[in-house]
Amino acid sequence: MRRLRMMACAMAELSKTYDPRSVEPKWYQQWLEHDDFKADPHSPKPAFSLVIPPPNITGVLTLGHVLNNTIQDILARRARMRGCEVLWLPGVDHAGVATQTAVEKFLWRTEKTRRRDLGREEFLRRVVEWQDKHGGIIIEQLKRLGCSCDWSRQRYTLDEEYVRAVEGVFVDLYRKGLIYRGRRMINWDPAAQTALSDEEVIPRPQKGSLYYVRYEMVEEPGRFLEVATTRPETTMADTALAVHPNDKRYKDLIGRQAWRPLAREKIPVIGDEAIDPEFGTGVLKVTPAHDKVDFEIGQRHQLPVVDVLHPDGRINCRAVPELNGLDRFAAREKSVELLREQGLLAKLEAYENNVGFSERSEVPIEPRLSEQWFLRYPKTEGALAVVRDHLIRFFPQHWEKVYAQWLDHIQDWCISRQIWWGHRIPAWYSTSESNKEIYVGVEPPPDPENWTQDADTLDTWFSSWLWAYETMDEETRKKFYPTSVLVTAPDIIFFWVARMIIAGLEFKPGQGDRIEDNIPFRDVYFTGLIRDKQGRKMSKSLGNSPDPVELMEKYGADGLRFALMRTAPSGQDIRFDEKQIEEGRNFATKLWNAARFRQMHGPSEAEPTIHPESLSIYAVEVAARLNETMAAVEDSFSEYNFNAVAQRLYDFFWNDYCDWFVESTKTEIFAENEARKVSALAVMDLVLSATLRLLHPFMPHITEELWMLLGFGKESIQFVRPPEPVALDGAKVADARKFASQIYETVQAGRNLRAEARVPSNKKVRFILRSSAESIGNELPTLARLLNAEEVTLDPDYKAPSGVPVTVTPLGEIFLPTTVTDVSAERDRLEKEIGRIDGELKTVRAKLRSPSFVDRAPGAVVEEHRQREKKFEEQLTKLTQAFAALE
RNA sequence: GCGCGGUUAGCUCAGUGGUAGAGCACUACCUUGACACGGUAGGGGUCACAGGUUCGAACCCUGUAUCGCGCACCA
Repeated sequence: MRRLRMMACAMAELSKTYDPRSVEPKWYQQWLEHDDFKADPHSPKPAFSLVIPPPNITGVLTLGHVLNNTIQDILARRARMRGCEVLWLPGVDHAGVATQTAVEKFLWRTEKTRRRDLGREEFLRRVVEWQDKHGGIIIEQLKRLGCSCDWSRQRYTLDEEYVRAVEGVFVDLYRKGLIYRGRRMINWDPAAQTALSDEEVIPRPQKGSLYYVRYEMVEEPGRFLEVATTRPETTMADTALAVHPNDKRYKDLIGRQAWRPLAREKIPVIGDEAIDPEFGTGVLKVTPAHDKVDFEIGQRHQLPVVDVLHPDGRINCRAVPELNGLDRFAAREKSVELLREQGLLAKLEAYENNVGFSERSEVPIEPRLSEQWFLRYPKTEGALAVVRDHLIRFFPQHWEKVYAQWLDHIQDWCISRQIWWGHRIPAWYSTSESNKEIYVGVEPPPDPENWTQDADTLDTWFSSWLWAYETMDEETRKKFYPTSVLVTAPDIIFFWVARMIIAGLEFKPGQGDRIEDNIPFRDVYFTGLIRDKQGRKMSKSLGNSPDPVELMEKYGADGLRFALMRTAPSGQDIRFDEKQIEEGRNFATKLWNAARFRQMHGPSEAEPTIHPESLSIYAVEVAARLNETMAAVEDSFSEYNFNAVAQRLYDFFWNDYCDWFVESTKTEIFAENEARKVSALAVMDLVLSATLRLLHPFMPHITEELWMLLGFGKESIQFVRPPEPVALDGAKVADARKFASQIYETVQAGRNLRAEARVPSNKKVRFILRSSAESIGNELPTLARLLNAEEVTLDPDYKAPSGVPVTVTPLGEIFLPTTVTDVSAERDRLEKEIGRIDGELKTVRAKLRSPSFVDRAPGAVVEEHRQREKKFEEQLTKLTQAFAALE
């Protein structure tokens, strides 16, 4: 379907300043009303699809989101322009722990109630209430940014069908024997009071102490074994001391007993290979309940497991009333005190070690023995292979290694969470004591009164890993799965990217059985992380994260988008600086004003007619550069080098078009010759039309506005084909371009001369160009304009009086005779210039004199050097003559 | 300990074998018929360091330093 627009304001005059705050929402509204972002699964066009990394439902937009979603929007809009049927599928994530914690905090703050006071049902009702109030904010913010998602397909990880799919996958994997329930050491978050996966634990170096505790030997009172520990508060849970079996110092003690100093009891001394004799005293206190390694040692030696911690991290040990009920960190202090009083603390030294912190609640996790559900990952080999063999391509490629490393060391995934907000585990336990059976199914058991459902929910990522296809119905999937590209930050490469690949391979949601039909995406683009000016991560607690909505109000969504893309993502981390956003806004203004200038000279042609043979040299130059720009942009896009694309467009438009083409073409615009004026305006239309289209993916609003205002089409720019290269008259292009660049170089030389001679910019002066090139005649008015000269006179036989400032240009020497400067100053200036050229010449000649260079360097390179040598020689001759004339 | 990435102008960063770049900041001049969110000109860099390969290295190789990240260890 063609999308026709009213030419509402094609002729309206452009206001003096661009106001993104009114323009941007206006167009977004229109796009929505026209269903421009809607994906049609029946379209005959080729498909291009991506799924949004679903933000947390209660989250607010961060700069990270802006970066990530701008890239996705650029890809989506570019694909639409290139004639693809585009599906950008949006949605939000219920974010189990994050959301539940937020609501719990809110309830505590406002009502001083805890979730357990409310009960499961009531608490969940409150979460939904909260979600309805705060959810969707981020969606509105994404719309403000201009994201072209198909909002009619917005999904939620707690949508009814999605929930069934998640449960279905659980049941399926359970039946395959890949999901199992077991009592194992897991990472326990005492603040959130739930188990976590290994990926949710972040090691952080912590300054603490290493305590040397003395354990008295039972059989030899007075003999002590010293043990170095960082956790004296778990002493009561020690069930053995361990040494390396070959450690000569302690070998004889293996099999004997020692007194546990807190909750005094006899514990055995055992030998185990896991002990490093070099560490501390070479003796380890084995606390199977509170350490992963200790647990394994305990297993090997059938040691009892004594748990002395409550789930919230307080000590649970009636045998030591001084510690019982204390928080683990308070208990550490207290236990040290107790040991010291008994003379059992030998010494204490400062020590730094890595402690695992909960990613969410930012408290140290506790290794804890617990009954949980686990997944043994399927298809890990396949997941490695599809990336290794580039069925899935990573950009930047080096992430392949990180990905492979994780898959190589993959551990079973603890998928159950002791929180209420999320997908409830579809497992039921018999109420009768004798029946140990577990019922697992999407439907509750047929006789529900005899069963109780597992109280836990699933890790949020256990639902996210299906996101690439469970968000699509059968029809949509047929057209749009596998998706074209995934855009995400590298910090969730394990959490999400790897697991999605595994899910795709395991559940085969694609149309065929082949691997390439079932991978979730073809390309993965990893963005950089946005940091603050000091290089720190953006975080709420540091308060260093600027509000993107404020930035959009200040600089426009387009300005923010363009600026971020121009400086940001080569896959490197990004230091955020508001100055850069200002530049984006400035570029939008430049674009606006350039369009305004064009519009002042009459209506634009939607399809400007270009006659290559009648183009001015400036037009040929700008058209040729436009062609080069388009080719470069194409290249950069294929490598996802967004910053290169943005920078290239910026340079082309600002320098090549505005600074050079428009300025030099003003001669024709303001001249009487109608034909030449029309030709010049047509070239402007050509460049503006092309530039708007090239920029549209980056700056959708302003380009749409200008597209309509200039009247380039009745159709929204979103669906207009990208510009084609300008057809130029091949034979003449090289000559025209050479001449144009000679003119430009002459202009720069003249301007420099003027500045050196300290002539104010606004003072009209006369230049004399000594040149025998006749073709210059026609270009003298343009030269004069660009030099802000009253006149530039061509005089092949000009004899300059002594002291007239002069410089050499590719077209001859240019003089500034109206300003006779001090002869000695002029001499200094020329000397400096001669010195510079002489230096250049020496460098080039040295190279050309080296036989190895001339013989072995490519011919074109050598030729280039010869040209330069010639050029410098000529310049030097002329400068020397000018210098001599001074005497 | 293993792996990955960075180190280029005062700042933020481009630049994968052939004359070191951009924007900002700085200096000077300028409100010149689109734009001061602008124009023109200018100053400023032993491309972290040391070796090597090459006619030629910011770029390729080896090593060192340093910053950041991931994994492992973490009594």
